[in-house]
Amino acid sequence: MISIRMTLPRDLTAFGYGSVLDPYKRRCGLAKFGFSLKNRSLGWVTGVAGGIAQPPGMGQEAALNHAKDAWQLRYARPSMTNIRTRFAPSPTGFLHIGGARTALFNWALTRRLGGEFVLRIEDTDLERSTRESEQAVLDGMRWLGIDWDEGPLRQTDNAERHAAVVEDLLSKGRAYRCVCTREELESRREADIAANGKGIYDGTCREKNYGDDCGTHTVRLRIDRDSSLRWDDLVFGPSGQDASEIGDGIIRRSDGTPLYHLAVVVDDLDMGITHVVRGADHHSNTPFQLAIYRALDADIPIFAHVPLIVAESGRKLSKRKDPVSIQQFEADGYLPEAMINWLARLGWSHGDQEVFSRDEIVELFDLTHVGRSGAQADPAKLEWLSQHYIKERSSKALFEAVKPFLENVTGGPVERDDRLDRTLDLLRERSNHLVEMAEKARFVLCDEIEIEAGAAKKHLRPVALEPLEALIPVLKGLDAWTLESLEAAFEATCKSLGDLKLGKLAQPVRVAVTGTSASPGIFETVEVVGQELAVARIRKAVELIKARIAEG
RNA sequence: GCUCCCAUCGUCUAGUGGCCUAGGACGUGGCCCUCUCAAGGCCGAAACACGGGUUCGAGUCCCGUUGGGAGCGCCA
Repeated sequence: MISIRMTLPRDLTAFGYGSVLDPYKRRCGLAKFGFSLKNRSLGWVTGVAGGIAQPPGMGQEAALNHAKDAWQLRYARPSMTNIRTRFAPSPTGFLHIGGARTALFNWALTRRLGGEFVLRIEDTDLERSTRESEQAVLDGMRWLGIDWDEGPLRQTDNAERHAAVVEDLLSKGRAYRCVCTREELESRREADIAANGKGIYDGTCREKNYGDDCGTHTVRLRIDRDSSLRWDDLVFGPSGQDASEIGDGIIRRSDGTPLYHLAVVVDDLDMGITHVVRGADHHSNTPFQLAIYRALDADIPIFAHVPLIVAESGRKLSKRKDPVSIQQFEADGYLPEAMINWLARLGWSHGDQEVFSRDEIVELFDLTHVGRSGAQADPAKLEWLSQHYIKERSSKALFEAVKPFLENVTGGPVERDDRLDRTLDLLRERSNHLVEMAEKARFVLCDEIEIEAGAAKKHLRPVALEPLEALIPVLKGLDAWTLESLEAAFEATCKSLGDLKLGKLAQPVRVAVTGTSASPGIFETVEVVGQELAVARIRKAVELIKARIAEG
C-alpha cells in the first residue's frame, strides 16, 4: 500500500472531531473518509495531516483527487444545522415495507436531528399513479405513526419549473438537443457492445448544436467527461465513478416532459433537502444526478442509500408473492409499534437491543449503524414482536386496537367491559396478532358457539359423561363465581369421582365451554364465560355425548 | 455484456486489528412447569463463503476467486 502525504487546511478542525490518528498504520486523517469504508458516521475528520491509502489501480494523483473530491462533495455544505429530509414515494400501489422502512429511517433521522421531514409524491408517471394509491401511502404512514412537516407535495405541480430548468441548461450549453431515434440508439448500442464497448450514449448529437427547430428531439445533459462523479455516501462510504463511465443522459423526453432524474434533483434543490436518504436501488443512478447538480451549479446534498429489503430468494421483493403491503399487515392484525420495531431493526441495529419504542428509535437512530447488505424480512420475528407489544398494551389501548377484529367475529358492535378486559388479558400471551386474538375470544364474544368436530370427537366421549354431569349441579350451586370457588368445585367433583385426574374433567369442560381443545386455564376460562352460560354449554355437551352413545 | 455494490448461525444482527473459546435476538431441538394452548425458566445445535497477502496478531485491513444484488430506458 502506497501512502501519500498531504496537509489539510487548518480550518478543517472547524468541522469537528473525527477519526483517531494512527500515523503508523496509514489510516488516518483524510484516508479515513477518503477511502476507508468504515468511516460512515455523521462525525467529521480530524484537522491534522494524515496519510492516504491508495486504492489499487488508481494512480497517486487520482487518489489525491478522489480524496479532495470526496472532501468537497461531503463537506462543502456551509451548515447543516437545518436538516431537511424527504420521503418521495411514487403512488403506484400500496405503501410496501421497503418504502415504509425508507420513510421510517428518514423520519427517525430527522426527528433525532431536529430537522424537517417533507413528503413528496412522485406522480410524474401519470399512467400508473392514482389518487387511491396516494391515499394508501398516506394512510400507511399515519398508521405507522410517521408524521411529516410539509406536504404532501406533488411532483407534477412542479412541471413548469422542471421545464424552465431544462431550457436554462439548454441556453447555457450545458444540455443539448438530440435527434437520435430509439431505433438508432438501440442499434448503435448493440454494435458498441458487440465491439466490447460499454453501450453508453456515443455522443452523436453532442456537438451538433441543434436548435429548437430540429424536429422531434430529446434533451441530453452535456456531462464533462473528465469530471469525477463521486460522493461519500453515509451508508456505503466513498461511492461513484468517473464521468467517462456514463454517457450523456436524457433529461427531457421527446414529448417535452422531464425525466425523473432531472425532476428529483430540481425538487430536492427547491425544497432545500440536505440529506437524501433513499433505497440503494438509486445508488447507481446517483452519479448522473450528481452531474445534474453540477450543471445547476448547486451544492449536493448528503446521500445515504439504505440497502434493499430482499425476498426469501435473496432477490428483490415481489409485490405478488411476498407479503409487503403495510395495509395488509394492518388488516392481518399486527400492531403498528410492532411493525415499526420490526422495520427499524431490519438493516439498523443498536448493539444487542431488539425492542425499540417509537421514542427510542428516534432517540437512538443513526446512519452509522445501518448495514450495507440487503436484508430479508422475517415474518416469524414480526410475530414475536407483535405478541410482545400485545402483552405490553394497556387494556384500553389493546381494546381499541382489537375492537374492529372483535366486531368482525361477532358481526356487530362490541363494547368494552370488565369481562372482556379479563378475557383479553388471558389472550395476550396466546396471540401473535389481533386476528388470532379475536378468534380466540369468540367463546366469550358469542353466546352461540360451534364445537370443533375434532375436539368433540377427542374429548366429548362417553367417559366424559359422568364427570360433566357431576359438575353441573356443583357449578349451579356456586354462590361465588371466582377462580377460587371454581377451583374448589372442580377439585371436589374430581374427588367425588374417585380422585379423577383434573385433566379428565378439564378437557371435556374446555371443549364444552369454548368449542376448542385449547384455551386459557380452565378456571379462568369458565370464570370469564359466566355461570349461566357455562352451565348451559356443559349441558349441551352432555346432550351431545348422550346422542353419540345412542347412535352407538 | 458494462458499471457499481454486497458477503458473520436458517433469519436479523453485534463486531472499528489483541477484550472472539465469535455475543444477542427470532426461529429451531431437549428438559422443567402443567388441566389444554400459550407464556415463562433452564440447556443445546447452529456462522466469520473460499484462497492469498499485510501484521507479532485478522471476523476486522488489502488483493483475487466464488456467490448474490442493483443500475445500465424517451419508468419512477
